Amino acid sequence: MADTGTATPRERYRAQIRAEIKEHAWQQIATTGASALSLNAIAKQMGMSGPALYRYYANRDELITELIRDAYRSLADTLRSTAAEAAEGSGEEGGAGLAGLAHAVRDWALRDPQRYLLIYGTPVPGYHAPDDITAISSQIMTLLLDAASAAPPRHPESPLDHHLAARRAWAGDHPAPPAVLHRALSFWTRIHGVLSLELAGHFAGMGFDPALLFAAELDDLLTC
Amino acid sequence: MADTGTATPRERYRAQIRAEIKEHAWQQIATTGASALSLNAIAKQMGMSGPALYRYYANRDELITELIRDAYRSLADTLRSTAAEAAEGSGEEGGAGLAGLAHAVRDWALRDPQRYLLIYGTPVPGYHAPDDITAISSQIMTLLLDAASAAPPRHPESPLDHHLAARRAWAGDHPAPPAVLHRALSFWTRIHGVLSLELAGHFAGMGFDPALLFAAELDDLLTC
DNA sequence: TGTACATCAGTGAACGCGCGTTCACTGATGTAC
DNA sequence: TGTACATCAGTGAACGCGCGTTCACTGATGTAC
Repeated sequence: MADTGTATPRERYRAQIRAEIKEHAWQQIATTGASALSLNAIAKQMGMSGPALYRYYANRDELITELIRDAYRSLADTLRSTAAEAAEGSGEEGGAGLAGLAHAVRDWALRDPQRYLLIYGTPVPGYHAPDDITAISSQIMTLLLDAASAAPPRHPESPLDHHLAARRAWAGDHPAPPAVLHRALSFWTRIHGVLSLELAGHFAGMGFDPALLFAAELDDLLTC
Repeated sequence: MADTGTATPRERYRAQIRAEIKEHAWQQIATTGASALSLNAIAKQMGMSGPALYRYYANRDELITELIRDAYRSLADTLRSTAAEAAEGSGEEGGAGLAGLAHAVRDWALRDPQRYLLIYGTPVPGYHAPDDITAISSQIMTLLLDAASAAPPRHPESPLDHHLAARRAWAGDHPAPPAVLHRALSFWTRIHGVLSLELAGHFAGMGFDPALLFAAELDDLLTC
């Protein structure tokens, strides 16, 4: 991934420290939340002085932006490889693709809840993501649309379908039929609904198994 | 609501200032997010010195807790009166109750997005709500269960239904049939899915009308 | 292989800031006789 | 109605803290001849 081939030792060192900083940042986010992320605290944890980090990130905002970028990229990569595996596997039957993506999203999110919440949770008011990040997030949308295309339509076309089709810029002008645009969007909102409540701890203490609820939602989504 | 009948002038004054503090707190949350809430900033905005607020709230945490409590209470009140109106209206047909609640939730949330996100968005790691708050949130669950009870079952009973019925403590031991427990839970997650993405701004710039997507989700939820 | 110079990682001191919170106080408001 | 006392809202000074960020610096690492 990183082209260590042409990199000088210094460049490799820099890349390593940058990675180490991000690791500690994630660790800190996991315990105190993203809004409390502190450069000084990270430095202390790494046994360095605070100002040292400014060799690696221009400021706090740049670090947070890179964390968000990494999160989107990681999710996009995960979904891409899941989709690729499903395509290679025995002839794709409709819906298997979406089911695979759904479980991939959940697994990815449970591995590090704060990472999911950083990109899909409550946003910091005033923060505006740079363009390249919205580009990655639309790659994710495209993966959903591809998988949704493989599944047969279950409903007659609705007014919303045409509303969506008439403004498909958000779908990167994906050539899917109107019902598929709707399907992908609905998939996204439903997965996010169960998953975000689980990650935010709203099911904690309720006694049932969130995995079963997730599976039921997914099943309903695919067969209905 | 507040029993101003027996209250002394001083008590009424105190109640008024407490309310004013909360108003400014909400205003501040709306612009900078809940985690950046600052007592000093509120005091300054009210033309008082910082320490003055300690006459009204023991500390920052107590204020935040009260904001959360108020948010839950307000939502519970809104849903309760919506349910009451629906019951008074022409003989309740199944599903009308849930549809009414869904729109009531959305209207309530759009009126002040940060208020919804404060209770259902990304939680502050480490914060644990006091018992009386979880009691209000389970009142909300009961309202959903009542409305879900009126709608006829659409699906054969699933394994999840029984899983939920076997541990219905989270439902306040509501005597609803298993399928209804599942229905209410699914209603909650689906409404939250569309709504939270809308409130978090994830649909912004996509060009379609979130209200239509919400309506379509609701329709699918009720008729399917 | 050795020397001279440039690059760059990291330090420590310092800046101004705003935070939550405490404390001793003033002055106004209410209460008791 | 008037006086004496208690209650309580709000102030200003002060505390320690951690934050982001800058700056001039040391010392190690790499580069050029």
